Amino acid sequence: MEKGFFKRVYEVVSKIPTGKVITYGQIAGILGMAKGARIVGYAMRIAPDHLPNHRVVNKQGEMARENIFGGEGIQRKRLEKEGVTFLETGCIDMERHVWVISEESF
DNA sequence: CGTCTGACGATGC
DNA sequence: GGCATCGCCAGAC
Repeated sequence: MEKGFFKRVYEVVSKIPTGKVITYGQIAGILGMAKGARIVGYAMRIAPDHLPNHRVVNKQGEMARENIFGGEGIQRKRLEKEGVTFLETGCIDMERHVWVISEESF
């Protein structure tokens, strides 16, 4: 699957530690495309199943359409299982769980 | 090579 | 806080 960009996106996603989340914009920034959040989103849309794509959320800490993962609340359920906490608003507690990349060796 | 498309983001109302 | 618009750029066709 030599999708160039997409492949790199998948690389980053696969490195997300359990209990952490990352935003599309962050991934884009890591890959050198600060404005490429949409590309990342598109990449996730066709992402292979084996990726922990449920750890990729938008900047508001909200998850993508819940039915994308095969059912309503599936993504949230999986995240909670990994120790991710949610706010009263139903959004992920980004301040606590946003993944800060230690090294940009991509 | 032209167009359309988006799991986004920032801005403005 | 919710909704509309614009910008953004790699793929698919």
